[in-house]
Amino acid sequence: MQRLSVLLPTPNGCYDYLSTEPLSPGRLVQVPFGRRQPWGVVWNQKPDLTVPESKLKSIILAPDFLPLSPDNLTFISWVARYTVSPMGMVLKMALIPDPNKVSRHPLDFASPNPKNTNVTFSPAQQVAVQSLQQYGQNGFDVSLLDGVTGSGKTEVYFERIAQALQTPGQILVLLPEITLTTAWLNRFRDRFGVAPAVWHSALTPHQRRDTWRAVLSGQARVVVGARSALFLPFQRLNLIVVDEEHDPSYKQEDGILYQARDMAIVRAKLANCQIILASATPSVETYCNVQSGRFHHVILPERFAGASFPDIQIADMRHREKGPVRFISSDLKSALMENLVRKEQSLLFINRRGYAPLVLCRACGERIKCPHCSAWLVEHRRSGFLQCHHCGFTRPIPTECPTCHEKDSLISCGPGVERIYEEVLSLFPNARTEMTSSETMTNPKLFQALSERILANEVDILIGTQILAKGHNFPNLTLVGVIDADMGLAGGDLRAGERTFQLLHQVMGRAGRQQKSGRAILQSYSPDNLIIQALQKNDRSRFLTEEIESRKLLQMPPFGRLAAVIVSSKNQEQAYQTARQLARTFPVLPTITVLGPVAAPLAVLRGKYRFRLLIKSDKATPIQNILHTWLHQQKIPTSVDVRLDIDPYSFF
DNA sequence: AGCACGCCGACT
DNA sequence: GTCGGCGTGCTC
Repeated sequence: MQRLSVLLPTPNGCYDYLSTEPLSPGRLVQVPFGRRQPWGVVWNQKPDLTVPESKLKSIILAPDFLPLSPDNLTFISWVARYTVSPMGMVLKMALIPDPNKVSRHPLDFASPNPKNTNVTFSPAQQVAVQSLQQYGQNGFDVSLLDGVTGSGKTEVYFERIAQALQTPGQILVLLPEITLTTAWLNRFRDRFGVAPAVWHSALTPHQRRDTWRAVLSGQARVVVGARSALFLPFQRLNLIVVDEEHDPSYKQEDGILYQARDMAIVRAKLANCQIILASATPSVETYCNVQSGRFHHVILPERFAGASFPDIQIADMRHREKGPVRFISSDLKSALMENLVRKEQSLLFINRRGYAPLVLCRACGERIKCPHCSAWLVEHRRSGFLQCHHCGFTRPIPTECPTCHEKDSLISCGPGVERIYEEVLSLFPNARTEMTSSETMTNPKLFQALSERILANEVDILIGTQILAKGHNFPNLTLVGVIDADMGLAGGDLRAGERTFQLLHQVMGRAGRQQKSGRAILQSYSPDNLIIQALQKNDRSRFLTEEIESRKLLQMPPFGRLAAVIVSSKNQEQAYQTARQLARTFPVLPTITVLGPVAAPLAVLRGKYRFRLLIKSDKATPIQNILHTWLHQQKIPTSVDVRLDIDPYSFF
């Protein structure tokens, strides 16, 4: 009998167990734990001899799976240390329920065929492929594959995947969840003959288990997944690709808070393999790493077949015409009209679901709020409900003011997709108009069907939210109108400008993927804003230079470091007092500034009161160690939840 | 994290 | 009288 340390998916981490046979670190085991029997992993640390032998129980089961490879274990502890969260909670992301349950109809994971192609590359692509191949020879290496939409980035990294397939090892492609579509998978299948293994939140338990095991056994050669695929038990990683590396959805915002792009780089380093970050609008962080020479820069300068970025015009919304409320300016209206006459397609982009973001009472001034959050309820006229976009609360649209009970006194403020749709219908009753949002596009088939109708020229005007920013190339789409270009700039958080630039650049690119000349109109209330100006001039480097300068000046990431402390409780006083205590006890150090506590911008969320501290430090300070030591000295009431967000993206 | 136990408030 | 809220403590 011997003692083993086993990491369990609990906050406390490792527990000791007895085993009749020696089990190497990484072995999956099922153990008795209280009245449950969780799965855990034999850990690479010494057993804790202070625990008396009499307390120890025996391992129930150690099935004959391959053990998790050492770099998986290192990765788990690395992420735990970086995010200042318990190792067991990180392990939880790497495990699945019932790993040894037998599947009735096991899934097939055929190996992709690297030679299933007759693709020809442009000279620029050729150069890119060669550079990436060269950089990939020496183990760990990071490259930014930088090219506008339509420059053929995907073909280039597909080629690199094909090369990597010729040597042993696995390949991971990370995509933002929204990009992981049938269209992308079809492209992969066309290139490699079979579908890749996929990993995302919508898998069934059966698919999840089979895929997880195929990754562990090494049978799945190429895995395409959303950010959580990073924690799959790869035996030996050979290449990682992070597509749309700038996408803010790589930041996980609940549970363990981590930046999947950054963690992917760490995983590549531990696996000693190449990683390719692809983007048309690289993040400030990545661009800085390129400038400093830490990352290689592989550029695809051209669009295919002479396609060009659209001409961009700003519609100044500060001088709005008199008359009834309109959200479509006369400039945009006439552009839409011209496009209808030319029988070309137009896209109107508004990044807001529903009909109106706010409903207020004309009689008493009441603004209808969510009972659980400090947020307005959004009017969804099609479904007949008011909805909270933060917690999901809904109520039917009232006919009278809920506060003063005045009849017919409620008015809708501001635009959402539904309202723009309504306005387009009234402006162009004969146009064939379609509206899309995450609510109408509930499954990939609907999106596919819409794409086909657009390609068949059965749609004249398309109105939609972010869901339209990515995806298919529509050759007859020649006009993009952005209803509210300033929307994302409000709030003034660190990455507001960056996000707006990336999103709008991508949306406007929808109008430039064809030989016909495209056109985009940005409706803005702040046409002099730097971001709006950079967008209009299609001047990415100006935007990046200015953004990097200002971050450097303010010592913001990546030149300084940020950590947020979020304190929440159903009891407002308790939350506030805890936050005060935390701020008071934070060690005073010359390189660290503690800001707050302040009520979070969304002060109440799901019925919990929230306060925030912001910890700002220079680059060299080992902030995680300090945070860890400090937090573990605190006595926190159990009714209060304290969480750390290292490198926060959201300031809510 | 789960899951028990245990102690007080308002309802079939 | 019990049902059920959440505070406290424990799991090798």
